Amino acid sequence: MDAPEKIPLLVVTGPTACGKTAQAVRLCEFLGGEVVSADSMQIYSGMEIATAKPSAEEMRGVPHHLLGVVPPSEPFSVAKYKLLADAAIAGIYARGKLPVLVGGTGLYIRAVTENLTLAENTGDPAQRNALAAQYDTEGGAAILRKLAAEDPAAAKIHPNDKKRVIRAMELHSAGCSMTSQNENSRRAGTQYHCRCLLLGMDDRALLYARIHRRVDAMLAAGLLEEARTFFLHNPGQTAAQAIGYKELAPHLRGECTLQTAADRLKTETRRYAKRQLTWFRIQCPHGEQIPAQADGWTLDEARMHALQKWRKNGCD
RNA sequence: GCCUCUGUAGCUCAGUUGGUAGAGCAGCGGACUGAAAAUCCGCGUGUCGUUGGUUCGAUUCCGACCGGAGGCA
Repeated sequence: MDAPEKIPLLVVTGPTACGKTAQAVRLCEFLGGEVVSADSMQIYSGMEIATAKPSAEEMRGVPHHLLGVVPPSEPFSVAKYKLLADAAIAGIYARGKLPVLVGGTGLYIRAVTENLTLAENTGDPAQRNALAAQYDTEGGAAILRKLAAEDPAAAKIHPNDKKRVIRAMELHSAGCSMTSQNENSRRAGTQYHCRCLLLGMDDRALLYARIHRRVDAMLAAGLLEEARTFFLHNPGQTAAQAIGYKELAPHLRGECTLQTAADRLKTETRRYAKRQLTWFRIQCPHGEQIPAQADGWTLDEARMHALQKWRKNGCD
């Protein structure tokens, strides 16, 4: 009996502004691939400038999946992403193309590469609000103490981490524990044969310089106007968490200068990149780090050909 | 030119009645299983402007000098 065939999956990831898009498009052109976006904000429609969504010109005819497929007004989650990504990857593979997972949202990438099973939805916004109120009155420490005996995974949550405490409460009230959820999610085993490329890991000064340049470019491209329009139509949605909108909001309300807001935006983008670096460094120990060139992270010819060989040999 | 204020962490500033100093922000490190561009945890990184003096000991007191701000001319 042959083992079930594993689907090859090339992953291209790294912190924001490291040049993932350009390298992924090059790879797809060279290897016959299609891009599956792994980005929690590019998944939303609109928001082109703020999320640095690749333009038609940047895509150079390479098909891209999961860009702008959800309206910003709609709640979204890793679980939904995982289903969409699996479907997109399966379709690409069926067409004889190489699926290339590209993006900076570590949790989304993990859900796919580790094939986490996140099946049934538990919890709705109203319930979440009620649990948040309970958190505020009882305090995280007291709540966690009650959960701890039956749920070692929940016991490890920090009491101040409101979001995760609420999530543990949500699971508990659904008759499930965070511990069993974690265990059940891993039972399937991965159906992918992954190879992971990491960009932007080795030169923080260069990364930060690229971030600053990109923020300036976004502002020049009309980010402020995009933010104004966004808030007009999407008050208080998840998508409003996007870096680029929430930092500009104080200026749009007349509370600070554009300069101050722009500096804040650069700072927040740097901090985001730093969190991503921590995640990838710890979570992707087997990733191939692409070394920095003078102006960015470009795959050299030798690596391109090595990847081509890998693809031709059945990705082993 | 004279007078006053001022100089402490990358930035904005506290403080030490003389025993080599601490907040916020930035920065750095970490966590992460259904909001993840989110959420949370940890860590001061310093010639206390320079140089003399007083003192057991000076970032602190005194003088000079240098830099900054204001006032009078």
